[in-house]
Amino acid sequence: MQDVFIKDIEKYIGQEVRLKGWVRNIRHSGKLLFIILRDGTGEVQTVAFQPDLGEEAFETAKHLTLESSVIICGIPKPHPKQEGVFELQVTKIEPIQIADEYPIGKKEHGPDFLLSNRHLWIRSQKQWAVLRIRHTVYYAICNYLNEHNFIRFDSPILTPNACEGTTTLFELEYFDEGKAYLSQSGQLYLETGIMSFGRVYDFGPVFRAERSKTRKHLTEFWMMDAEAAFVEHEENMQIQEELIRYVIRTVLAQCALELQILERNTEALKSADATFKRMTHYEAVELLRQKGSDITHSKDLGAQDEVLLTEDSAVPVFVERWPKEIKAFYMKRDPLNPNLVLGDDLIAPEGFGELIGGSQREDNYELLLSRMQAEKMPLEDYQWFLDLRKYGSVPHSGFGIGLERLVTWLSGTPHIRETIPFPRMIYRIYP
RNA sequence: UCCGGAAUAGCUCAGCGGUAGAGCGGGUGGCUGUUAACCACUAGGUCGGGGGUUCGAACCCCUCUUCCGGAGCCA
Repeated sequence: MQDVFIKDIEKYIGQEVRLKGWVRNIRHSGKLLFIILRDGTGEVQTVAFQPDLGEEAFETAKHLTLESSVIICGIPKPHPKQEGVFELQVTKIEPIQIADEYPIGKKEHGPDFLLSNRHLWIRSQKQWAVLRIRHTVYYAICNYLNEHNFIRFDSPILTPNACEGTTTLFELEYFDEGKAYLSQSGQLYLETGIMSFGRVYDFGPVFRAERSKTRKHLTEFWMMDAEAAFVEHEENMQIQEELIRYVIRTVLAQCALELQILERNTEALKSADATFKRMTHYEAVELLRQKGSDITHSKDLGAQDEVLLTEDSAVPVFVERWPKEIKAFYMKRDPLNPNLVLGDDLIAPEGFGELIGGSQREDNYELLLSRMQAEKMPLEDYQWFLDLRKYGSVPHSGFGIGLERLVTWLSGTPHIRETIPFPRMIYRIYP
């Protein structure tokens, strides 16, 4: 008898097969027993009839509990009531382990309880769907970059100092070398890579010890940083746009079932795959003030501003050319206006907020040095970074994507904590 | 860190000054097509901790703890 995955079951109509999985739900009605079985690839209703199974086996099967592991043999056939759906006519049920009373019931639960049971919650249908979309987004990003001459160049997680001095870092003792920190971005290291490979990216966990407590923040999240030599501001935004649109198309093509389970509005996603809007920070502020925001030209966008800015837009919006005071030291000065830098933020529509932060980098040694001095950065820790401007400096640009932010938007998940297997937040480290 | 809110059965919640409740989940029984199945019976509680007001507190007040939502910061 052949072992098959549930997703392939319709290829075996009328032929006895063996499924291995877990009991999602169980019901019985006299001599009939319905077990909803899931195996990681999908789920299927199995139907057992007492005379087919024998009285003893039937009684045993009736006492299977939610999430018990089980091997079920049977014959796939069309569902008598549902068009295009298949079920399994059971010939044999072999329990592997009878599960204890399962904590996650069939009615709704609160977030605290679910997060405390995250190790079990991931079995639920919606969590399964979100995490499969995460998998698809991850590979889509890598595929795009691999096909566009980017080389994977992993940056270190243990670092001697901050990449951007403003945010809080997780600190630890590093033998006799003093303090070390968990990386909050691999970007500066990536800039070394482009001088060897031209285009590079990294993809891994980064850490922010900010006491952020919103639906958009995790203390540990996965970030893809890309960096490219000889790419200037305009081309940088083109790459970001192409990449995001490629990811949208891939998710729509490969995750139809997952999006359906999550009740994601796929029309909104389809219409986001069109030319992105662009505006300068100055233009964005003008527009926002018309809409009633109290933002000024020297301020960063607030959460409400990001919503206002995209409320009439089906596509993501680039905000570019920012005041240098509110952006990082490494961003290149705008040749048209020395008070601005060539940075861009990409804001997703539907109120989801920032997806990408990118910029052309300052490639002039003197300008970079003076900017670092102005920010009172410890220059001795950054000699290697400054060296890049002394040995064959070139114009270059890069950007970073928060994987979970992107997955949150694409999947339509209300909170970022569901888009990573084990979320780390300021009040939660278990499980 | 700041501003709101919540904590009652394993879970989700109702009860808001006078004997602690429901649905789900568990157990037992019934039913040959169920779809978060249904029906009957059944077990299950120091009402988050501490203090106070009151004849009487799950309920009112103070305090602590834990969590949730939002802001700022950012991806």
